[in-house]
Amino acid sequence: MSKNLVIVESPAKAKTIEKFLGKDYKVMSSYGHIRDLKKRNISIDMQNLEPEYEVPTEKRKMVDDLKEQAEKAESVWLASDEDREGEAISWHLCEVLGLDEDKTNRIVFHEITKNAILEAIAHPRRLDMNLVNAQQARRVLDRLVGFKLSPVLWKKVKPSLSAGRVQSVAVRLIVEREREIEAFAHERYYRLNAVFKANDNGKEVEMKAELDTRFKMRAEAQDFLLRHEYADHTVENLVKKPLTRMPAPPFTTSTLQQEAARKLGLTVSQTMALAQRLYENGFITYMRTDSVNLSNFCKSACQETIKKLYGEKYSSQRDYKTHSKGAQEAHEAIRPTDMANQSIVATAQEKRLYELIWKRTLASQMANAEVEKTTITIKTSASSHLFTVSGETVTFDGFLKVYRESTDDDEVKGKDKSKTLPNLQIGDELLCKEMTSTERTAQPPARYSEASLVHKLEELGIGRPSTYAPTISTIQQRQYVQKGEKKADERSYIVETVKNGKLSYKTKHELVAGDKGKLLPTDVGIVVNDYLVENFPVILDYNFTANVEQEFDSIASGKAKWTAIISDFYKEFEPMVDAAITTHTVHKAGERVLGTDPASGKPVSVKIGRFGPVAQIGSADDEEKPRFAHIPSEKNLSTITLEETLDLFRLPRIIGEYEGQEVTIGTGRFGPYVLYDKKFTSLPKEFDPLTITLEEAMKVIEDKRKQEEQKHIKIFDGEDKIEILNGRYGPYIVYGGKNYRMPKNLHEKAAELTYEECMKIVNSAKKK
DNA sequence: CAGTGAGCGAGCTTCCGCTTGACTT
Repeated sequence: MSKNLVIVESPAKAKTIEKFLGKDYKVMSSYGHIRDLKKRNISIDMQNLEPEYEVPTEKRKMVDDLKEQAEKAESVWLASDEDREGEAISWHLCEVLGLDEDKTNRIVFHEITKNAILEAIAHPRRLDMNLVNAQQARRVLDRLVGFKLSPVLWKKVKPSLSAGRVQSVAVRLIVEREREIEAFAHERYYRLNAVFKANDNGKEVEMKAELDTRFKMRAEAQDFLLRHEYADHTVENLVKKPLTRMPAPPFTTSTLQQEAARKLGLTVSQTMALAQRLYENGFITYMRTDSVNLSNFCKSACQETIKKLYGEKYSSQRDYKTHSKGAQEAHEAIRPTDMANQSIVATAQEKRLYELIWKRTLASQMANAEVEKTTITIKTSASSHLFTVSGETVTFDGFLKVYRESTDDDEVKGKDKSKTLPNLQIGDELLCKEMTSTERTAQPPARYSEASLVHKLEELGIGRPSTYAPTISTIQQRQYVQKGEKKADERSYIVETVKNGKLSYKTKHELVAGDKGKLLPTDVGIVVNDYLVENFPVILDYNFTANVEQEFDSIASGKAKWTAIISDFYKEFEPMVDAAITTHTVHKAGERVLGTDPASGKPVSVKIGRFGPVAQIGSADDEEKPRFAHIPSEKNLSTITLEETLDLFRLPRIIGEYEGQEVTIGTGRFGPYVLYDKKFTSLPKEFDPLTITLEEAMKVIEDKRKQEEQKHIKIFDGEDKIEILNGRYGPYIVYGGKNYRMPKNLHEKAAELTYEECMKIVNSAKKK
């Protein structure tokens, strides 16, 4: 039996540490928090500010195991992370396992190396109750905000909605960005470029320069072109400036999510799932971290690798400091556990993510890149305007040999960056080959992607590495925001050219503002946000988290009592909730009356209904029931017109008869459908339910019939009925109401399978 | 899984931050 029990948060960490400590130590894991506020109800006694904690059922067995081992051990070492949450985990462990707080050892380390662990064991301390209380304040505040605001939404907007300190601000960012884009003035301007011929060491080369001024009017630009083509153009100035580029710091959770999105096209949660696998297999350090710090062990491994691969002069050991608000730095940065592994044996995606981490880590310890930037200024005899052209040449690549950080608008910028300019002298005469004016439109700010939203939240100090991915999922699950399908608009623009004294123009086309995969607010999201911002401005303030974090800090440093902070907050918060609940507005949040229905003379209105945005003719207190129609997601609750709304009531409609049966067109939960012979078929996107003809509808039905016929490959009827069906992913087996995957190599021969062969597949799947 | 939405009223929903499994055609 082991004399010592060490408890850490993560099982993967426990395994590693046990190796370092030898047989006198048993290392177990708490799997994060072991106790939380009771799931239902607020579970905070507001009189005495007493939280009601419980061990959730799914953790009982694990906690019992811990308790058993703790009772057997001579001493227990609490080694949860060194931050607010970690300290609280240790305290809950004391409480639940019945440990004496004054005698139990609390140890911390920031890197998982033998030295760091032994050092920690040599310097145990006691629990820091101030830090624990700061966590209790955080937990209680979040529960109060979440469990008081959500029910207000159930009443005023729609059941099952949610609000919280983090998610509601995330939604606000997206709603406000969309408004900025709507309100953006797409101002036109004209950009002027000239193509000059120059003599580069006896060779004639061309060089494109841009004018230092942009014109608002096309006529101004035309006038400029005509007056300047034949002017004298001379190199006025030529400046060479050395620039230094520095590598980006090692990955944190947030920067990993952003780079993996830009470079590998992964969603935030895909990145985290892959990183988790890499961590569990021992390839990388912990993936939920806000620290940019690397252990000395890693830094010297980097030096060794860099010297071996690229030579001494590429190496430059450095330390990074975090700039993000509220960082707690309980772990290292995300890095490979062994820099000698340039690549690993794993799935293709895991490999790509690993290599990204390896490169970023290595680059962070490499020399700066040296760049020479040349700017040439060209004057003209026809006016005082100047043309400029600049180019960059890399004189020493340094870390760029390994890694270059990408930016959100990489496709747009960056193509001209590394161009080399001709060798010119001040005073050189240049000949103008042609001059163009290109029509441009000012670009609105970009919509948020998952990753850029994480970046913004981190900047505001809202949310933690462990919650970025879940928060992004929550606001999509609640249908406050949606991944956009806004197609790129095609826009035409004019390029006007003067050549040999003659003006000519071409109309060109480009695709703009294609926002596939970007986050767009839904009607529900907009209504909920506007309601919360109006009624709970304090909570929705972008600085709310930063402000309360300061209070938590004062609790952690012993300068304030957590119960006093929370009761002060509640004194301000409770009246806001009461006011919102008791204000009896006749309308629900976001409701709009659009006008009168000409047919019935009744009012037409739109609102968020129980199942989403809905249009209504008539009111609830009429004798007759009001009529309802679902508003499709392409229409906005805030902008839909009376005419568009009345159109929604033209469904369902009977469009004719086919083989003696009625054909009905309607729209339901899953969009427009055609109903025939008691069967529903979804209408493909190209059809408008209001204009579809009987012939078109019948073709849709016939297509569905054909598909149905192909669906059944084989049926073994009888007591143990087995079906082989054709699905989206190829053939599969249905048996006893369950689906079973068919091995790929059998797909071709699916129709020839025997009953016994099918049972074999079913049984082998069951064993697993 | 598809014509949902009155009113009546019971009973349900919900937060953030720490951790992984158990699920999958």
